[in-house]
Amino acid sequence: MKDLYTTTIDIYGTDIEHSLFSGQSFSWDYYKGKKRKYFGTIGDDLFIFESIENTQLTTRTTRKFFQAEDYVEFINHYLSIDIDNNLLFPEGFNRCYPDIWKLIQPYMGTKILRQDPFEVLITFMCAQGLGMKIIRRQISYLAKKYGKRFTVEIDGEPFTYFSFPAPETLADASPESLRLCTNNNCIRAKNIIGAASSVASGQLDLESLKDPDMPLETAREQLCAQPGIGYKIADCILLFGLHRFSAFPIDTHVRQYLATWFSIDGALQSLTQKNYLFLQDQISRVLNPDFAGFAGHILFHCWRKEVKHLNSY
DNA sequence: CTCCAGGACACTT
DNA sequence: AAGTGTCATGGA
Repeated sequence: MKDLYTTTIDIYGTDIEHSLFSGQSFSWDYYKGKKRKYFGTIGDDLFIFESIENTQLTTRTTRKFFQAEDYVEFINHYLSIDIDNNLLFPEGFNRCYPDIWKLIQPYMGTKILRQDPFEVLITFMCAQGLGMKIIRRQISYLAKKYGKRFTVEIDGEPFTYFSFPAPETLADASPESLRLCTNNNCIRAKNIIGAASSVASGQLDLESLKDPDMPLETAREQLCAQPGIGYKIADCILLFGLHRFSAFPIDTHVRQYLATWFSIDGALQSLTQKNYLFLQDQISRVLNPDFAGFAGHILFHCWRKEVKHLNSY
């Protein structure tokens, strides 16, 4: 049994009490309300976010940090604490859209996680045309079947978790076997194997796509070269896995708020590639282009919860 | 039995 | 190049 490294991190300056973490869609409010802890894997390590008192986040992890400062730096980066949420929306947004501004206030502390690129790549390939519940189930199955199994002791009780599978592992999987994890969809299974093979072979170098000097469009084209990845999924990978906070994914929900909140003409028309790029251009005139995707995610969660009354978890 | 769920793609104009 | 129909699958 491994021991858990426990520490408390100062997260002063971040409204983390009202945070919604996405990709893995974590809401501290949700867990706090049910008196549950947030369990998340990062690589082979388990992280537990236990409590928040004032500005102190108490976490436990299986990862061994040689110095406490390293731990703080790691968590801060993962939670994108360095991003000042007050700068996400452009100056004057509150005056142009007072109603929206008021509605999104409880969501202004939302942080986008800097997650592992490969994990995000596969996760969003599973998201095509399915509901959140099934999406999350797929990821859970993938980890259980192809990830590494770990058991640690938490408060005297054994706790088992699975890491997200490595590219090589998924690349070697058979479609017939993998489809059991992809909602029985064989095409999706093949696409995932193909993407994993590209990453494993080095043909698709995810790390290189993080480079801010590489134009966003160039990075997107490289992702879209993979069968099963279109503009929307590529933008999600860029935003959540490659830390490109300017990437603005447009799905059915985003289209709805683009039309309703921002009166963008064409948002309700069919989402062709041309229209997709048009809508991105339109919203970039409203939001801060450098953080369009980050801000968009706040709008996204607010729309789903406050307007559509959907549960994201 | 329909319709939907955080799209992608092949196939016509 | 741009628009339109098809695909795939479990769950509500």
